[in-house]
Amino acid sequence: MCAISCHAVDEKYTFALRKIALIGGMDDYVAVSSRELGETLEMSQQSASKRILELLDLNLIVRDLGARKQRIKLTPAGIEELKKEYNEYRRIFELTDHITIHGTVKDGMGEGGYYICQKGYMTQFEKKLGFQPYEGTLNVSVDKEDVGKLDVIRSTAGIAISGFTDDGRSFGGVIAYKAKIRNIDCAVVVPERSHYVDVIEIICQYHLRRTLSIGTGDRVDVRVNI
Amino acid sequence: MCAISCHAVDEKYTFALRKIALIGGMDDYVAVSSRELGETLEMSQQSASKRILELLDLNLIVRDLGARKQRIKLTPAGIEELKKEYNEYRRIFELTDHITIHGTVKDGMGEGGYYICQKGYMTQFEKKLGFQPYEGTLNVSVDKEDVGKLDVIRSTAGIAISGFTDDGRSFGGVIAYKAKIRNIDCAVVVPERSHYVDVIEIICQYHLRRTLSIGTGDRVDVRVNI
DNA sequence: ATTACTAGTGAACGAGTAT
DNA sequence: TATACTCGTTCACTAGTAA
Repeated sequence: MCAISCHAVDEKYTFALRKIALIGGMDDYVAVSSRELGETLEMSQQSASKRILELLDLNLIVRDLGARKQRIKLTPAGIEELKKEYNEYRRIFELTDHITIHGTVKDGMGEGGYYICQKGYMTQFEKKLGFQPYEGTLNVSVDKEDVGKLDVIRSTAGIAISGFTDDGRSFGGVIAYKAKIRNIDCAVVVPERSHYVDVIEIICQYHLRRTLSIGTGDRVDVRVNI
Repeated sequence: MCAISCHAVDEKYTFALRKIALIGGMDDYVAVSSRELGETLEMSQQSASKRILELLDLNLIVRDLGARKQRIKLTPAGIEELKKEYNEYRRIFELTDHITIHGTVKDGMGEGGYYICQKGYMTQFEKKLGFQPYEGTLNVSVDKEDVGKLDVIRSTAGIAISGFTDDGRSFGGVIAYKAKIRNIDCAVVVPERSHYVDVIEIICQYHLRRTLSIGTGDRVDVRVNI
């Protein structure tokens, strides 16, 4: 889960990171003096200066110390820390018992579809999901704004489908999340590994395209239970 | 904006509130000993006990100090503090330059429609929005899960439309946010005062129901610029 | 078991100042 | 102007312990 350090970053650091992000330090370098940062953090110039040095030391920000004013920017690690807190808030405020993913039906059965239809997976789906899946997945391209919701879903337990080896070929574990599309029971399946995908694969007892009369390019709302 | 205190609540308190919310302290009382809380907050039992007393003193939580174990719950003020931070994160992660509000077309022209069509507003709309609005608003009932996005939109500047007095009757200021529905320019208008609504009113140069062939109950995505 | 008081310690902070 | 060092104070934390 965490390559270098497993300890959570102290709250005072994420607080500073958040304020830096709010003034634009996520996308690019932002010019901010230690005095200005001190004002937003409600502390002295000296303490803000120290905080910047600490954040640099923790590799949470990088700095371009110019002649007049320093410019700082969050590192990927710094952004990751903020994302963790953001996801905690999403779990607090967004999650009743489901998350709705908005997206568009995507072409054909992707690469994933081939894997998912392996017998080693299918028998587990039937046992753990309570329905025998139609052989084939519906691929939904997730709206850009909803891609972050996948992180939140992934942070919940889900239904573990074990990996297996068949004919000398190894298939990794996947996680299934029970879901509904237009009130029809289905499940979103994601590989145990792999991150940052914007396409989800959905399995269902029925042939979803036929049953719901949907085709490539149509918009769908996937209601995922959590 | 803030009735009692205008100072931001210290980070260490929102940190504790967040962790309490995560173990279920938002909806109802949750049983948690000071030792357990200390573990989640990464501090001693004694410090956690003190933190609880401080949060009680700040009216951010309430407690039911039973014989065996205390049970604590966030107060509305405590939830409000968390919401502030949540909205900061939304501004960081969700906002590129727009927010999409999902909703359903609602019946008729609500009460608000009458106000909005006053000449005192209409002339300002024309000048500040760049189009002469059709006389009438489209009411959209916002999906429950998207109601929070309205807070985020409200936290941005928008286009201020001043209040006025006409025929002895006073009309309050409203704020307009430029938006698009299916690529047609429009604007979401909200009263300067008032909070927690789940219906938004949309003005547009055209009669939206006719132009887009939409009617009551149809789903629409409103893309609001921020 | 709990919760929470008191006392002692160390870290975080700001003022002054060097660069 | 900047940033950032040293140093003295304060205050938040923990340990021990009472209730």
